[in-house]
Amino acid sequence: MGRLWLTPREQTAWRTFINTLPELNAAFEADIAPHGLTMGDYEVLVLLSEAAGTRLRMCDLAAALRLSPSGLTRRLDGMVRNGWVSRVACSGDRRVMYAMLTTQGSKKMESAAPDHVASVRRHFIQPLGSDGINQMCDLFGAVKSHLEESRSA
Amino acid sequence: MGRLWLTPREQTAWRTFINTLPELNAAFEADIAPHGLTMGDYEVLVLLSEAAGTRLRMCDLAAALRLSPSGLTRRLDGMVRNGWVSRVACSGDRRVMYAMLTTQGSKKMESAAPDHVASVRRHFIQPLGSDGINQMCDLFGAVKSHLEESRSA
DNA sequence: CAAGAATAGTTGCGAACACAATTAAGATTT
DNA sequence: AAATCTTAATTGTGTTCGCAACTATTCTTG
Repeated sequence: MGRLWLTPREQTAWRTFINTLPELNAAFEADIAPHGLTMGDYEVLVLLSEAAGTRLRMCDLAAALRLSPSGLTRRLDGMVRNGWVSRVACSGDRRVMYAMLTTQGSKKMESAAPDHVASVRRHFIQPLGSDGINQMCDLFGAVKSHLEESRSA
Repeated sequence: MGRLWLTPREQTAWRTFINTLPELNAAFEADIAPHGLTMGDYEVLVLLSEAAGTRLRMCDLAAALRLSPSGLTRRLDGMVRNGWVSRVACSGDRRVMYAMLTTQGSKKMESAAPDHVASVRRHFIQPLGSDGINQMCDLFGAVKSHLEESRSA
């Protein structure tokens, strides 16, 4: 249980996992880059497109992206310059700024999404196979809920 | 096969996976931070400690870390300042600089390693369970070899 | 309702890193 | 052996992002 080192099998699982992640990430970045997007930009577009009124408060968006407030401010700066997002003041609470998807941003998302989905299929879903999909749900579900328990403890 | 969207099951697998990663990463960073290390620093120490003569050529180290040459130069700058690593010229090839673990760096690694292993156990190995370990080997082995095939094609 | 606490967002600053250009040294070709 | 190509590392520059400080608003509490 509380062994000091990992067993060979555990080592393999761990090292395969952490060695694969950066390459997987690079593959997704490379596949979305032809659209002039980073994965970070794309995530913003997805979240806004799914939100009511295609807008989110900065603080909610930052939390969803796990980005610091200042990090989000600057990411949005770029996306506003590109015309994909606009800043909209909130009439009810004047501290709040909404990040809102523009028509251009919406079009950009719709043109990029099929390629991104194909990318996820090709690099992630297909290699797993249908059994692997189910296993992946269970495995990372377990890791995630364990993390959440740790945090609340 | 070449469907446009993901099935609900695939969505769950994918979203659980990408939502868990940043939190898992943050947990490892938080656990190593009390040693005054980032995970990046720790990876350097591990690679050097496993290398023959506790030293590696800059270019080999950069490749192993998937870091650009300049990125490694600057990461080592910090580690040299901290006394964990020293730069050693190579007599056989005077273009080459070795990054070499110092005694201090070796001690730092040995003091941090048990905590890091415990961290990996707690956040990754334990939640998976022993079946999960084997599944993880297979799943990421498949993803990784698929990525390698893509690259060579 | 006035004073302090909490919340939302931006800005200054610094750390980490990638890309391009540069320097230096080996390897190859003729 | 000279010219060229390749490899190794560093430095200049720009981007991205976090932390701390600041401003502006709203909420809370005596």
